[in-house]
Parts: sequence; structure tokens; C-alpha cells
Amino acid sequence: MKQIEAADAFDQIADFLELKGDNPFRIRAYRRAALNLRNLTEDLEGLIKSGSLETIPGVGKDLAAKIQEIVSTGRLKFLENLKKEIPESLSSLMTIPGIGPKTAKRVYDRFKVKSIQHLEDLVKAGKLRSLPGFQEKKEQNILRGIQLLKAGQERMLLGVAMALAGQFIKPLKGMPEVQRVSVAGSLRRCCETIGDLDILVTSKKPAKVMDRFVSLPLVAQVQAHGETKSSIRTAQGVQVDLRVVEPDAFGAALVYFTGSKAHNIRIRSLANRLGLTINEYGVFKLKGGRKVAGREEEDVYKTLGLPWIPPELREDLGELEAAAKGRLPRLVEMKDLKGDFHIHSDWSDGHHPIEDLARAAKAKGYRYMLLSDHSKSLRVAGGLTESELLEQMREVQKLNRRFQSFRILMGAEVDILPDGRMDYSDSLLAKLDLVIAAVHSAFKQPKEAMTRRVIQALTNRYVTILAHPTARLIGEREPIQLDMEEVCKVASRTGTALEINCYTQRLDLNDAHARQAKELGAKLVLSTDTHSLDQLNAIGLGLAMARRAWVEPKGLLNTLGLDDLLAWVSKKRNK
DNA sequence: GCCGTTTTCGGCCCGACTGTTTTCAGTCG
Repeated sequence: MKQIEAADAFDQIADFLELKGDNPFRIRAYRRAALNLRNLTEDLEGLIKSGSLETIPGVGKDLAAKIQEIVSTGRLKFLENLKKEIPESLSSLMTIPGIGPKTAKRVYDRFKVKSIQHLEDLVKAGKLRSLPGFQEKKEQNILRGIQLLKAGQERMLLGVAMALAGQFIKPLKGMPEVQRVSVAGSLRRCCETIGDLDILVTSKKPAKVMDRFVSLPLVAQVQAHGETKSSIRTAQGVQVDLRVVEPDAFGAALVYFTGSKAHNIRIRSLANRLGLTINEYGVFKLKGGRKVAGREEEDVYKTLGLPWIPPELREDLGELEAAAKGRLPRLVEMKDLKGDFHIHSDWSDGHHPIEDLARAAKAKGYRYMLLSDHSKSLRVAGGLTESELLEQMREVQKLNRRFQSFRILMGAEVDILPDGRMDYSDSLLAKLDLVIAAVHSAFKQPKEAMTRRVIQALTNRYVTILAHPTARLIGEREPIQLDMEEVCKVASRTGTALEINCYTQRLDLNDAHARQAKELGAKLVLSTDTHSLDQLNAIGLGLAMARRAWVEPKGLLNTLGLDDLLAWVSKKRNK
């Protein structure tokens, strides 16, 4: 994870330079490089070896040298010098929402603030009043910022954010003054976690919409209440921003409000080169200011000579280059999916009988589902013994006779034991239609052992899918240590699919790993890990990850018809 | 500090809201 170290270093440098009042464009250069390092899917040390660090966007000669220094020595002189120059307590003040470099520096210079607690004491004692321009409101803002920081700005899971957004969108849609409503921001881009919610509406009477918004019952605190933009917090501390524009500006505003920031900066800069300027109201000629687009997103991109870019791709991770060359992926959509692959019944730790699950899956329009109860070692989850599994197999055969144009595939989610062996014998696995392998124990094995363990499973000819490859639970359990590049390569070579587990808290593989897997030629599969009927709907979350990973229909097992799917399985078995 | 259909210098995305201001700086997204 050297690239994360480098990214952290560059972000720290950017913070320090801000405090020093350095050239803002230089600061942005550090931030941009940091962002691209975080999103890097290639191996950083590989790039160094091949001398191609400067292929990373935003990395030029100087930053390439700094990355080299970090990777080879684990340190960065430039950063260490800045640290000597600028006290840690000063830079910590900038972590308070509402306090930027200017305020931090002024307060620090005057009071030699030792810590955030110290600042809080100073504010409460009214000391800041001695600075010009510091009055009651500003004091309250600082105190509120400190409270927010203490509460910890935890990010919401994508699934949770979607549900919350719905509660704001519904009343807004119901207003006669409102025409169009859309979520925007990281929620529209379907990031795996969401910091705050962004909502865009069109209306000719913005003031009315604003008034209604800030008085919704979910609103605990109004942070800003302007004519076209308001910001509130819910009782849980979630910030929700609402922006109102004229119908004529909807497309431009949606592009602006969807972001990402990096994507916006790129397209605006591109616009400049074409003699145009983009803001949230439209695209305008630089000369004369005539408006040339704004109503629809398609129109905005068209003025740049680009096709519409799906929001999930708008991260400045190559989508603009691809769009310019006409090589955007045809992203996978819900209608492409023919089945769900990871479903637990009441035979193990699921809550419903197999037949109910099958009927629900069929009702979603699927042609098949893979039944995959736990294997014998996972006793806490009611893992099936060999004889129970054989009994379940007979039950599934019986059930399948009751379905037309739908098939329950017989499978199991089989533990990969700590030594790499599978929890059922090969002769038993051979009787299953598909086999899912998964790590459910000994999560703390060192990277090398864990990678060996997983690869042993991937090379088993009966293993079709590796479930939740990193085993992480967002905000709860760290991912296991795994050489993902190696895993992807072996998966690709052996013809084993890597799962994008759709369960809200898993999303595993995540977008970056899924893209890496795709680029290394591995097949992916979406599965919900359903334990109760409603969880079948989580497929949308995994689909979002797949789209963020640039996955096309051909990259997913789910898009295969039943015959092609079974042919794919037997290809590995007969290798 | 990066970068190029204005290419080795001179630009670099753009605007809303707040607070304390009388014309704007600071912060945020």
C-alpha cells in the first residue's frame, strides 16, 4: 500500500502549503496527485521499475521523484522539513469543519493554540473576540465544528444513504412548484460510502422550495438557508444539501452537482480550451457569454465533443480520455442479469425455504439462482453435513420439476479451511452444479499464507466462484491480507469468477478491486448473499460497484444464459 | 507543480453562502 503512503504524504504537504499561503495551484497539484494515487489500480512499484510513474495523471518530474523517495526510503525530506516548520497543533485546527487555513493560522498566531480542546476552551472563554472580525456567530460556528469533529463524521453505507435520500426526495417531488428532482453527488456516482446527500431540483419558485426543505420533519439543524442553496443536518448528523435551479439549467447543474470534483475540474478546463466556460447554469461562450447548452446533461457533454458519461465513471479515472476516443464501456445494466448466485435457505442460516426463494428470484425476472448454503465447518451458521447436502440436492431436484423456465442450481458456499483445503471432498463438490469458496475463519493470517490459501482454492477444478474475496465488513472488519493482483491473475488463468458481494456492508470486491480484476482478465459475478427475501434487491448495490469498475455485460457470469453458464463451469472442470 | 489542437511559459473551474463587511474574504463543494 505504498501508494496510500505517498497519497497521505502529498495531502499533508497540501495542508501545510495551504497554511503557508502558498500558490493555490501548486497545492491543487499535490491534491490531484494524491487523489490519483489513492485510485491507482496498477502496482506502484511496477510503475517505478518500468520508469512510468509520470503516466499517473498529475504526476510530473518532481512528484515522481518524491514518490520514488517515499517508496525507497519510507520517508520524504520535503515533508519532514515542512513538519519542522509548522506545528502539528496548527494543522490539526484545519480538521475542524468551517476552519480553513486562514482562520487556523490567525488563531494559532495569536494564542499558540495547543490542541482542539485548547481552542474550545478559548472560544468558550470569549478570548477570540479580541481578534478583529470574530463575533458571536463565528464563535458558535467554531464550537459547532468541534462538536461535529468529536461526533466523528462517519460515512453512511450506500444502501443506507439511498434509503435516506428517498425520504427527502418524496416530499420535494410532491410540491407543485417542483418539476424535476434528482440525487447528485457521491450518491449518484454510487460510491460505496456516502458523506453527505446532495439533491437537485428545478423550480421557478426556489424560495418556496427552500422554505419547505429546511422545515421538513427530518431536519434537526439548518446550516445554510439561501435563495437557491440550503444545507441541513438530520438528527443523526447527516448533512443534506439542496440546490434549486431553473429547468433550463438542470443538465448543467446536475453535472456540476454530481461531480466528482476532479471530473468537474477536467471538463471545465477542457471547456476553456474550446473557448467555452461551464458553470452550474450552463455552457457559455467565453466571448460574448452566449449560452450554448444547459437543459440536459447530454447537451453539456456534447458541447465538449463528448458522449454522455455515466455518473459511476465520473472520477477522472480515464473516463474523459475514453469518451474522447469513443471507447466508453457499455456498462452492465439490471436488464442484462439472468440470475443471482449466492443464496442461503433455512437449511443453514437463511430465513426462508428454498421454494420461496426460488419464486422470489423468478419474480425478479431471473432464469436461475444458485442455492448456496454453508458447509459443515461453519457450525454457527448451521453448515450442512455431507448427508444433509445430499438430501438437499434431492429436494432441489424435486423442486425444479415444479418450475418452468427457471432453474435452481445446486451449490454450496464451502469454507476454505485455514490450510487451504476445501470443507467438502472433491467427490462431493463434483456433484454440485457450481461451488462457491469462501474464507470464514482465521481472518488474521499473514498476507503470504492467506494468498496461498485462497489460491489453493482457486486452483481446485470444482471451485467456480470466490465469494467476498477480502471478507471485509465496511466500518466493522478490516479486509483480510491478500495479494489481490496475484489472486486476480490466478482467477483469470483458472477460469474462476470473483464475486462482487452485494450485501450492503460487504460490497466485496469493491469498485477498485473489481476494476483491477477486470483488467487482469478475471470474470466477475454479482451475488446478493441473500439470507432473507428482501435482500434479493441488494443486487443494485453490487451492480453499482460493477458499473464503477467499468464492467460490461460480457464481464459478468450473471449475463450468461443457463446453458452457457453450465458450459463455462465444465470448461474449468475438464481443464 | 502540472501541462500543451494557445506546447517549454503562463495559465490553471466556478459559484453560493456566511459573517461582518460598505465591497469582500473565507470556506465549502
